[in-house]
Amino acid sequence: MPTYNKPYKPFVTVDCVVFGLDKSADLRILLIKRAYDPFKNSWALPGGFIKENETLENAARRELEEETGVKDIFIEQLYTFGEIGRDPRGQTISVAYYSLINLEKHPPIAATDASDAKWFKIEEIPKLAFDHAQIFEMAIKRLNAKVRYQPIGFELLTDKFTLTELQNLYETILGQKLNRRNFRSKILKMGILEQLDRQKDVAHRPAYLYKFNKKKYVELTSNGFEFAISPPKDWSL
Amino acid sequence: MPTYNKPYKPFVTVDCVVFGLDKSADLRILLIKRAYDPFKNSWALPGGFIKENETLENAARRELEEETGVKDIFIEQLYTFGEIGRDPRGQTISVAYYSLINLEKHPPIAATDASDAKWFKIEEIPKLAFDHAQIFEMAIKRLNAKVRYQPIGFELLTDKFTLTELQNLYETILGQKLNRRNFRSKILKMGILEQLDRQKDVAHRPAYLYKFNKKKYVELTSNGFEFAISPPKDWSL
DNA sequence: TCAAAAGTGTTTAGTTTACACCCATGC
DNA sequence: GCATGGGTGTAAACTAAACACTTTTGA
Repeated sequence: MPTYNKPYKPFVTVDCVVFGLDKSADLRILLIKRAYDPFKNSWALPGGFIKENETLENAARRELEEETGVKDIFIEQLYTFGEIGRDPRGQTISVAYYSLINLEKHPPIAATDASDAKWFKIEEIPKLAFDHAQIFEMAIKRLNAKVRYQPIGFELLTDKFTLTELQNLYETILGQKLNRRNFRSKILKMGILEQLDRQKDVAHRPAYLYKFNKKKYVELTSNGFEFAISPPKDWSL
Repeated sequence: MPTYNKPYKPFVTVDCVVFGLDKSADLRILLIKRAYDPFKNSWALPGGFIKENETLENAARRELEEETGVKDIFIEQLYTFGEIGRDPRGQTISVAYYSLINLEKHPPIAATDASDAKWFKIEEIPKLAFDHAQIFEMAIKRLNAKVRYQPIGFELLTDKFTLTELQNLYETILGQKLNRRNFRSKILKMGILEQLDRQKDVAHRPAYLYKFNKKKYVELTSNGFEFAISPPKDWSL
């Protein structure tokens, strides 16, 4: 006799850890204030129950848009959480996604499900609902590891950026100062950046703007090139 | 009004991709022959529905033991699959785990749920039930990436092993021949192996046996050491 | 004595690191 | 003209790569 005749079903939710970078190169995360119990008025990751005939990724994108207005972004699965007791409503599996967006391009607006949505500096995150603090921890660890081996950092910047902006981004995510000359020569030698015109109207020597050449990156990668920004010992100060 | 009043619930299953290494350093994977519909008599990854008040990892361990007799092993979450239509019984989320075990120590025995369990060479995998082929693809990719940066390969070997066995393991997983002298000096220089006595009763010069010194590894890691077996260009032949 | 695998050292090439001064612009 | 961030080259230290012969054992 099949043991799966009437299988038990838990709840299934998705949660999104959305990272953004503000003008002063601070890393931020998008949180919503819960409108309903449980954890009413607590801050939480955007997310919610999946619907019938909805894929996990679609559910993540839908919840994110419903709760924060953010859409059309890079997202990637992070991990699935299923500890007993993590949700007071009953056994709940949560599939977490993380996402990197350019904060300027996506000002969040509080929408129907949530009473409020806000970008928090990662050093100033309030107490979170459910086990969302744990999910966040995992996301930041993953971001840190991933940024070294894949050029996902570019998602956080505007289309055109200066090398200093790029360096600030890496310093923020890696939590570590990098040497300017070494950073520049390393990243330029890769040949995945395209130089554009210079900055305008700045009160100092204008920097060249660059854009990420994705096509070139894909091409190089298929020829064995491996992206790596890894301060092996310390590129310190 | 809460939108999560009566949330929809999909099925939730776990599936396990279990890798093992046989005497001749072939990489193998543990499959079961399904005893019931759907996909009755097809080969599939060991797995099944989670139970009430069971964590995901516990479900994976339980199903694996029930179906194959394999237990007490290293397992790690791989990815969660939720495409629509991946299971004919209805919408089903599957949380996949992968696992590395020493094949000698764990001869699989077919247990209650499955009619049969068998180790397949990874080049000779039959057509699999559900989307298990896709799950397997993901697992092998992950294994390949992971083995370069974490010393998980040791899970596949017996407690004592020769450097040649270790090298064969890496060559198998990386799908690439490595230079013997460079491999040896690199791995020994790390200082995470402990030299033991020599092999006995072999018809050639007996090799030293080594064991992995996990304590030392943890200690070194916390001091910034990073394990890496990465043939940067080619350590070929 | 033969077959089979173990073991080893050095040179070369490439990469990473560390480091300090001049440049272009707006105010 | 001064404050601000942009831009650059090189030498030294390290790491990776390539390479071939001798050793030990059982049969």
